[in-house]
Amino acid sequence: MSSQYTFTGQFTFSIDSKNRINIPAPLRKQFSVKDKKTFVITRGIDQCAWIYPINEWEIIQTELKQLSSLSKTNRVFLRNHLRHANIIKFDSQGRFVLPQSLVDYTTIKKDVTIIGVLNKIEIWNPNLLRKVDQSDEVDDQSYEQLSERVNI
Amino acid sequence: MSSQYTFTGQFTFSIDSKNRINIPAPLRKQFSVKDKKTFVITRGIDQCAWIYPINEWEIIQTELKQLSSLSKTNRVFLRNHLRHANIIKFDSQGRFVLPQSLVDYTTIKKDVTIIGVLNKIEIWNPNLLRKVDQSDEVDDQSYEQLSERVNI
DNA sequence: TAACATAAGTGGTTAATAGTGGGTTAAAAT
DNA sequence: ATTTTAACCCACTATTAACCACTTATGTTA
Repeated sequence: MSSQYTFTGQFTFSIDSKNRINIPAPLRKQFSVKDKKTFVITRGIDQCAWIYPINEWEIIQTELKQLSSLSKTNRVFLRNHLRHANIIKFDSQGRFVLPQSLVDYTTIKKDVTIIGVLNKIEIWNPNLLRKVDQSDEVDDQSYEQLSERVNI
Repeated sequence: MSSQYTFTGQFTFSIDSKNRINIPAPLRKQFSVKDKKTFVITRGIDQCAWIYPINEWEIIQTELKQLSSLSKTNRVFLRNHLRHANIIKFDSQGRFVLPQSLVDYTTIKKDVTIIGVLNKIEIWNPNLLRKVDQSDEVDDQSYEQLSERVNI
């Protein structure tokens, strides 16, 4: 079964003196009643933070369990993906506290860019994202290959 | 299954001080009852905006969900496609608000050209479209290639 | 074809929501 | 016991969305 979440869009918000970040209303509205206010935040593979609604996270965990720890890649990935996973709630204003370890990892200072990517939400330092945009130009060949699989 | 939408025609409308654009009645009438008033607007490949009825977008989304974020190409592709996608409703007058990021991207000032292209609607700055019309003359060879796939 | 009726396009005002900032109290950690 | 952290509450401002109103175009009927 595929995800019930379809986060999209980009937003520029700010982090306050208490490390609180607001979740953009269009994204917040998608949190189901059951998962209300609860989600998991962890390190992204890129230098950003990933937010999953709690029941999405449970699906991810099921998939992660399939990975054998005999592979070094798997071990490293699992370790880094799980050790920084925090269960978080947002307050009555729709904000959450970004854990210090993720403030450091993402190098977020004042401004925050928030991007909806289907079943997860990415939290970026805007300056860093700009750099990534420039350097991560995916070569045409990769896109050509993708185009054979995705028809948009 | 092919699309239920067959948007056609060109219209010249205007954007108002609140960045509202009217959807031409002939196009608006095609929005089904279920999708009433809801659609997705995003960056086109050219310097225009693309509008998809929400259920057209869901077809695209289903394909995007197949892509694993463990692949870097996929991550960049997903992020860059989804970050500019806005879920939008039009008001009781049949207008919608063009997000600021797309106002910038399309360089739309006052006049707006709206074109129906089968399953999507394109939103252009008329001046820009004129330039593209002149420079984008498709060479004969490309048409030859197309002819192998499309029978018109 | 003239008059009327209806729909379409445009403009503005008001009410509701969203984003941000800060303070107070309760819980937790040192 | 003291300091730090986290939850909760209140408040202000800016933005957005809902509502109302007017003008122009289109179409219909006498």
